[in-house]
Amino acid sequence: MKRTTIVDVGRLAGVSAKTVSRVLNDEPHVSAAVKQRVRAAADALDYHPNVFAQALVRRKSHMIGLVYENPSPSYVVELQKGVLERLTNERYRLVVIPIRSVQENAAEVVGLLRSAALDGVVLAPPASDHPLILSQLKEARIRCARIAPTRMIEAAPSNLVDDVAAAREMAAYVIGLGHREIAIIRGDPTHPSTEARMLGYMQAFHQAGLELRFDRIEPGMFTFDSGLAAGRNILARADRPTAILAQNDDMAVGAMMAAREIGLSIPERLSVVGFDDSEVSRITWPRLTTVRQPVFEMAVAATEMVIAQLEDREPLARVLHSHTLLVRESAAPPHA
Amino acid sequence: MKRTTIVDVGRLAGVSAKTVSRVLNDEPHVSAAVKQRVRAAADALDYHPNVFAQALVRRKSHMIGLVYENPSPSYVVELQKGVLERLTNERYRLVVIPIRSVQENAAEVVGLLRSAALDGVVLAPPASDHPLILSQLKEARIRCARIAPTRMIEAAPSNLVDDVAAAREMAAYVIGLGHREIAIIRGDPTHPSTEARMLGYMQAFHQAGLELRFDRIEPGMFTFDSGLAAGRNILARADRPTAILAQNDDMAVGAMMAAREIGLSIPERLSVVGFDDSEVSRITWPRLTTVRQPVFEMAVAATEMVIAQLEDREPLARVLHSHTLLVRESAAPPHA
DNA sequence: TGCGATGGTGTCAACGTTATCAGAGGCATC
DNA sequence: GATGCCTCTGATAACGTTGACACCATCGCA
Repeated sequence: MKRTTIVDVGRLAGVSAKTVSRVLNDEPHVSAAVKQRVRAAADALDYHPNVFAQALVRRKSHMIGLVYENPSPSYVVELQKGVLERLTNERYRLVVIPIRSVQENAAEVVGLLRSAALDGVVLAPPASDHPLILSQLKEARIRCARIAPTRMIEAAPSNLVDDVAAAREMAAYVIGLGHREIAIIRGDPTHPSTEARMLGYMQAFHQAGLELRFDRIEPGMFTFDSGLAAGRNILARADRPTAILAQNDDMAVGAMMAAREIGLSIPERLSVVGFDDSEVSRITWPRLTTVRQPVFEMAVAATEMVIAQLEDREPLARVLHSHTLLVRESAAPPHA
Repeated sequence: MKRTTIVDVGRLAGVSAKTVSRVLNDEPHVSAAVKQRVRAAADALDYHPNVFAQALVRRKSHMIGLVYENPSPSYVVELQKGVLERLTNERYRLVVIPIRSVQENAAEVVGLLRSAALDGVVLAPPASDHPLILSQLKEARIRCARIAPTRMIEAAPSNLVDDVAAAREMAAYVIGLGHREIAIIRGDPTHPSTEARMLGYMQAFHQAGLELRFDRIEPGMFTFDSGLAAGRNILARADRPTAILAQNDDMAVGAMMAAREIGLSIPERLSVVGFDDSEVSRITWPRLTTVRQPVFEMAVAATEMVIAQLEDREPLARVLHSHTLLVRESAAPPHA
């Protein structure tokens, strides 16, 4: 019933436990003959090191957490894929840490991470922007890297996107198509990019000399359902707009559904555009015009930043990731 | 630089380390006064127990793995949600273990799980059906529960669905609408349900006295892209079918896209149905007629089975989850 | 009054690994 | 041939917690 330990392997190979340890960890100063004997013994006994004992003495768990809230599934999947991509062929493992509401539970988040014994964490919005979480992480000496923060950029390694510019370009594109009556679906108000994207839209409106009507701004939560609800509200009004700017793709797809429900064809009678280039934007019909946010690449880069810190390399302090306007088929000039 | 340990807390509270341990683990036989003193001391020192030391001596890591391949993102998200649902307010944490190809790497999978120091794992298809993985898990004494296995049901706690019946009902429904020219998009051949669903389709064809033409069966991989490609192949043929049975939703949505590309309207000119009731099926237009597989519930139940074993309760040996035919708008009688 | 049961507390060893140090022997250098 | 510096190996002490056990005081009950 006892597990086979490093001592057993040593006994079989006729060497000390420490020597076995050296062989198994590829440390130098072991003769080739001993190396071979030890490996053979380890194989014979089907030995697997006890990671807790290792972690205890090395003070390293080889686990990296991904902290996110619960916005759109497609965003989360993209993040996870990125982290896992960087983690392939590494000893590190991914632990997912979904937080119900960062806003409400900020004080407990780091305690949770601490008790999960993570070496490092990748913080997705809105956790990436929370001062309390950042300071407590530093205090607990948990390494971190941030995705799309908007404030206190210097506080920790950050992967930045220019949300404002991206939103401005998107709005300018829609305005350039000839739309004047434009509605907006906002994202989760606790997420920092919601305001940033809003600002970008406003700048484009301003540059075009257009008025931004506050009664054309609908709240949303970055989810399909919230987009559907917002879309229904927008389209139910007498002065129906000719275009909808949604602050992410899931909500845009929801708005498209709302249009379909009342038989409004897209893009002929209504233009809808999104944000993020998440998977859903490619599988809807018409395919969604959106802004590509390199979420996958940011997750890869953030993971790299965490690993760098864990291996005592200097991580990049910040990386600016560039966005791309992806013109597909969901937006067109307004119907005459 | 030293971490605060349980001994420090004891010193401050004027009790032994063991007593601190007792208080912190809510063990009986501690006086109220001591309890309070210890808690105060722990708070004052901002003490957090070292989970590795705990895991080492208790031989328990409180980590549960979710093993899946890489089929459709929506399926994976649903699984994760289910596991996390059951894990809320538990000490256990979720570690995601994506496997590139279970088929090719089966021999290494358990080694990976073992070195991840998991207490238990939830096995999603196709890992849930792999004899080698099951036997090695047993050998390594890692508890597990299976989702939608098809073979060796007795080998480990299983969450079952009747794939054959579900597929049969779906095909019967489509045939009942009047379709006679029906194409099929198969799933990943290494997944057990692919054959099961195929069998169900065949039974329905047989019962209706219809011939199943092998040249109407296209291979797929459970992904959107494979569905798109299969759809294009199917629709490019001279004797175009009037309906497509896809073995999951992602592929069905891909097939819908293929139809759109050549201006074929759904469901008027082509009926498309899916499988799984994953999120995508609800956000496409028209909404996809599909069979609801209770993936979320199965993940919850499987996680419960794992936890039960870890807490020395007897887990349910198997649970049969029921499917539901969800008639939505993507299928209709064939055009006259 | 005596005796077992129970409550509260402490001591010590164990969990399985690696860090640290010590030491043996070989080899080149002065 | 002494000196120093490598290469290889082993003994021992951590790492921080909990399990097993011992101990004393108190209590209920015959």
